[in-house]
Amino acid sequence: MSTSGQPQFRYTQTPSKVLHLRNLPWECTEEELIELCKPFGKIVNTKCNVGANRNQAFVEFADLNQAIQMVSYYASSSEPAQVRGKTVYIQYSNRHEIVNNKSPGDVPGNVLLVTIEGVEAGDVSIDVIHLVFSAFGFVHKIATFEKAAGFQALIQFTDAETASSARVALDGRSIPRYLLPEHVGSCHLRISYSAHTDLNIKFQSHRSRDYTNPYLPVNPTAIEGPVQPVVGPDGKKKEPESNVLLASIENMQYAVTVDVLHTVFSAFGTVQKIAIFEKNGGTQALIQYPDIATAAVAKETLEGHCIYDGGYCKLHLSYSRHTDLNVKAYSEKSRDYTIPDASLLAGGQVSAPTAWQNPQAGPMYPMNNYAAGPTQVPAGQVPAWDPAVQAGGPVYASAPGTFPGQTYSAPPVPTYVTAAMPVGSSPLSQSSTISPGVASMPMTQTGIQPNLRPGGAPPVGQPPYYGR
DNA sequence: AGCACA
Repeated sequence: MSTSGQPQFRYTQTPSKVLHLRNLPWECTEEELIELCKPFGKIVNTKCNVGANRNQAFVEFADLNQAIQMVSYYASSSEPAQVRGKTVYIQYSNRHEIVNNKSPGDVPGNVLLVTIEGVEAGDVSIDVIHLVFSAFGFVHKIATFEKAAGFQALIQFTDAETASSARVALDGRSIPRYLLPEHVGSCHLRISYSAHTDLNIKFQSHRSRDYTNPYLPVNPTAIEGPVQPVVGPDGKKKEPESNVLLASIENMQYAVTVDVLHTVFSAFGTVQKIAIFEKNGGTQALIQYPDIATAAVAKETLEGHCIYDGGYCKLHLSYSRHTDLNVKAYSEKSRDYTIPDASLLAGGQVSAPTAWQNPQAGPMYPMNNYAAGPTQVPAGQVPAWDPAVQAGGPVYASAPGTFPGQTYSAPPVPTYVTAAMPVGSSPLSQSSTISPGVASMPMTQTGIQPNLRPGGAPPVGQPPYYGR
């Protein structure tokens, strides 16, 4: 029902020091907004790129009279308010202050987040980006990456002022055609501020540059430039080999933790880093080895095999484009085993040591996810084919407080695997289930009560019900 | 061209 007899445009009736602007170009920046409004008074807050079309904005003056001045001026002016040639319509807002201004990308900083629309990563070289943005000041660092939003670049300037000048000048503009491959159509730049202040560039490569450090090593796998598909002898495209494997985990009925993956992939050599993440509704993991050879063996051996019996947690492996993962040293979803343990233990930030360091340690996993086993190592946490765990004895042979392969020069294969698996034998060749060194583990027979068990300890070899 | 955010 009609709530009042007011006309439809009642918003225009009540002056407010907040003005509502519409029909703005979607590229309109805060700076342009301020340019338009500041002749009328002091602006204390703005909010731009509002609405589904990002073509509305709010401006808050310090004083109500200043807002009235602006509205009155344009009400009687023969020249309408304009931004980038578009007529801007100005009214009093129905609110009297701007709240929650500034999405993170609007908070000025010295690092810009640039989204290059309508292109693929290979279309715009980092040199072109550098060229374009260097026009505004010294570009310290550039990192490029592909996300759901498209091809993006982080560009680090000396200060927020320089970054801002680049943003004002380039946001919504296009990279000149002559700098782009012919097949590229439009390529608009969408620019916001990054929350970063100093990018962590590890290598000079086709994806990232540090112009402040010419001696930074060149990433050997990245030097070749934009992903050139390697063509195998059969003429088919082959993904370039890498020391980092990308594992997609299919049919993941059970928890696959960092520890589980570490155990599985350590059978082939030192695992340096692990990261687990969700992608396209599935679970994937990146596993980093020191070298390609180790990764290759792991990939060949594990491909298509299952972590757990019964076809659960089937692994599909490919080479990642990464060569060095940047992961949190110790988190639910990632682990960096190359961090010296001293920092881990001394730091006090880490809630618990890993299981193999101290099997007697208290609960270290979210116990709501796991049925506690008879030992302090939760059943299912370490895949049950690990004979040492089954035996209930000391689980790992690593020296206390050291990480395998890190502080001592033992063979790259963890002891428990070496002992169980004859060198040269392929651990998984006999079975579709990963069970190195145990030809036929007494695992649950396929198809028997895999997981839907209310209560009770899981059968040996069976991970606990996930999601209880 | 018509009022944000969470």
